[in-house]
Amino acid sequence: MDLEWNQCPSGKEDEVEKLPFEIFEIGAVKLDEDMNRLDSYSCYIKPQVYKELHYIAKGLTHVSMESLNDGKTFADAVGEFIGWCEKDGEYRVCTWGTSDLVELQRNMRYFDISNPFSYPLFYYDVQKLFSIDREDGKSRRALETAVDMLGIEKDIDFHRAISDAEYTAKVMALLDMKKVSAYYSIDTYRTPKTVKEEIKVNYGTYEKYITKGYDTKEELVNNARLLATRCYLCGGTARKKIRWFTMNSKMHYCLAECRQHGYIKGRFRVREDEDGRFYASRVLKITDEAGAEEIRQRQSEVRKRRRDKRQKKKS
DNA sequence: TCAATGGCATATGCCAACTT
DNA sequence: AAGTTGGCATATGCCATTGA
Repeated sequence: MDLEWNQCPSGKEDEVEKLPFEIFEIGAVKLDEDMNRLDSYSCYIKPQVYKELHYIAKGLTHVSMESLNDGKTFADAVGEFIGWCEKDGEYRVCTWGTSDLVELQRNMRYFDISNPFSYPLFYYDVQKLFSIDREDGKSRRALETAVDMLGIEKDIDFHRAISDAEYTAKVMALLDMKKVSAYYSIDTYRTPKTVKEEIKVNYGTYEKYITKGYDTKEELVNNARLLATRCYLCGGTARKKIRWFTMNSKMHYCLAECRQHGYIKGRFRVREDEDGRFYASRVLKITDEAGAEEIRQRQSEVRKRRRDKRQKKKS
C-alpha cells in the first residue's frame, strides 16, 4: 500500500493541528503468499482540510486539485479500500517505510472513522526487509534506489500511490522471504492501554517489547516489568552486569547475563503517544564480549563526561 | 516545508553519599 | 564542615536519513 498526502500550503502556523497531513490518494497491489500479483486498488480522495496543494506535494506527485475534487470522501475511500483488502481473506499490509500506516490512522482518527485494523497491528516494512536481505539491516533506502539496485524496469513515474505500490510489490517479490519473513514490524500508532495489551515478540535474534502507556515518565522508567531482564531464549533470569543508565533521558541501556546464553544487551526508548502518555519500546539482544565492552565503554563515557562537566564548572 | 527516527552532544540543576 | 562525585532528570540542538 502507498499513500500520497498534502500539507498546509501556507506553512505550519496555519495548519490543522490534528491533521498535519491530509491523504489524497490510496494505491495498493495485492500479492499472494508466493508473491504473485493478484489485484490492484487505486483512488483519489477529495480534500476537506487543505484545499490547495503545498508546492512540495504538487511538484512530487504532479496531481491537480481539479482531479482530486472528483475523488471520493475519505470515509468512502477507506471503506472501499478495506473492503478490497478483506475480500480475499486474511491480509497483511506492506508499505515502504513506517509513515504510511501512521498517517492513514491519523486521518481515520481525524475523520472519526473506527480503526478497521486488527490489534496489535503487524505489518511488513518492505524498506526494512530490503535492508535486511540486501544490505546491513539498518540502511533506509529510497524506493527508487532499491528499484535501481534490483534492476527493476522503471516504466512508470514514481510518487503516485499506485505506481509506488507497484514498485514496492516488485521489490518485495524479489526478496528472499524465507530469510526476512520473520521480521515483521509492529505498528505503535495505537499503544497498549493495559498490561494485558502489551506486546512482546521474540524474533529469534532479538526480542521486542512495547509497554503500556503511563501518565509520567517516572512511572514508566521505574516499572519493574520494563526493567527486568529475562532471557528471551530460555526464560531464565538474566542478572544485571550494568544497571539501566541513560545519556539523554530518551535512550536507556543495560547489560545482563544469562547463565545459559551469555551476555544480553538491553536498550529502551521512551516515547509519547498521541494522547500524551509515555510508553517504552525495548529491545533485548544476545551479544558477545565485544558488545558487552561497548556498553561498558558507553557507560564510562557518560560518567567521564559528567565528571569533566563538574571540573569545568569549578574552574 | 513538515514528521519521524537514531545517534551524538551540550548545558544545567538537585540530591545523597562519600572524601578530605 | 566543606568539597567531590555519581545518579538522576530536564531541555535543547546538530547530523543524516527517509517519507509526502
